[in-house]
Amino acid sequence: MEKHRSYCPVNLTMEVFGDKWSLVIIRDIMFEGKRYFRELMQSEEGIASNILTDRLVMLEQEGIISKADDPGHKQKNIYSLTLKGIDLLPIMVEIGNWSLKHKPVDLNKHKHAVKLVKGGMKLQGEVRKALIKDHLK
Amino acid sequence: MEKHRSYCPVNLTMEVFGDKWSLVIIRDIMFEGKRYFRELMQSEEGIASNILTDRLVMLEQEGIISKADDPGHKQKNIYSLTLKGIDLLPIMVEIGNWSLKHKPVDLNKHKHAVKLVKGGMKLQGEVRKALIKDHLK
DNA sequence: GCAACCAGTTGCATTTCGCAACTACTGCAA
DNA sequence: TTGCAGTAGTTGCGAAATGCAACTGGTTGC
Repeated sequence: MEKHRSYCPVNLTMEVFGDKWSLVIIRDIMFEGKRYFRELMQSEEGIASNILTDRLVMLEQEGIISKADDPGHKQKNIYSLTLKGIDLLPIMVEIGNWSLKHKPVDLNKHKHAVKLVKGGMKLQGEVRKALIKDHLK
Repeated sequence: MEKHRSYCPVNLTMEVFGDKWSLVIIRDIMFEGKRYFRELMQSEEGIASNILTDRLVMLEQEGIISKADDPGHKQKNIYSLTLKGIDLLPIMVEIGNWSLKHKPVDLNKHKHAVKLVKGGMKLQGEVRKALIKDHLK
């Protein structure tokens, strides 16, 4: 059996993110600072726990996030972005850009998205640095 | 019933493109110059005709593509990108960028993707101009 | 000890997806 | 005018994904 439908960049990306939840989870880890299962459960959109479990497993297998024990709480897991995950930042920014232009975004609720889109490469670089600091080892 | 799960830019975008095919179809229209149903059927990944129909209807309702009669053939439809669709170009480029770095892209088959990613803003601007010329009105 | 919290798991109904076959119409050539 | 290839889909149905609610087994704090 074949591993991929094709080896086109767009297709390979959609094989990973071609569902309604994966990128929303990445958003919460990347921009909302969420690092625990329970935090991710409280997404604005209301994800179900089994779907969240599935996606976290998939994203970890893809090497986009990593999972570690919380030293202060045996049962808690900390989810972090890998470099591969952090590298999704430019895609997120362009999605924000497109969405702000063409979709009915709630500007009051998502001021940080507006800021990031308007902030240009300089702000994006700063955000990237902060993510590397918080998520990589 | 609510129209959207939330009015976050990422979520609004995933409500449209959160499936395995929509962006692959856009890719074929945008980069492969495909404009007819039959051409789109021959995607490398092998889309089924009913899925293609569904997605084309959805993308048209979303205002991302438009559908027009072929003047030379009563039964043929020409699919074009709208400005909203053309504005997906930066997202495509960033997806290419990420994929080239982190996924097993077939570099020989997708040289034009490499070129577009390496070409920077200048080439992207040229491609955008060409798309506007070919697809709008 | 015990209630609240933690990360899931399970079962089941609903929805979506995907494949193969089929339809209805058009243009072309004999 | 008749057949045939080409056009954009539609239909039926089994498989997979999704969503909801309840449940599990362990941990932490009081």
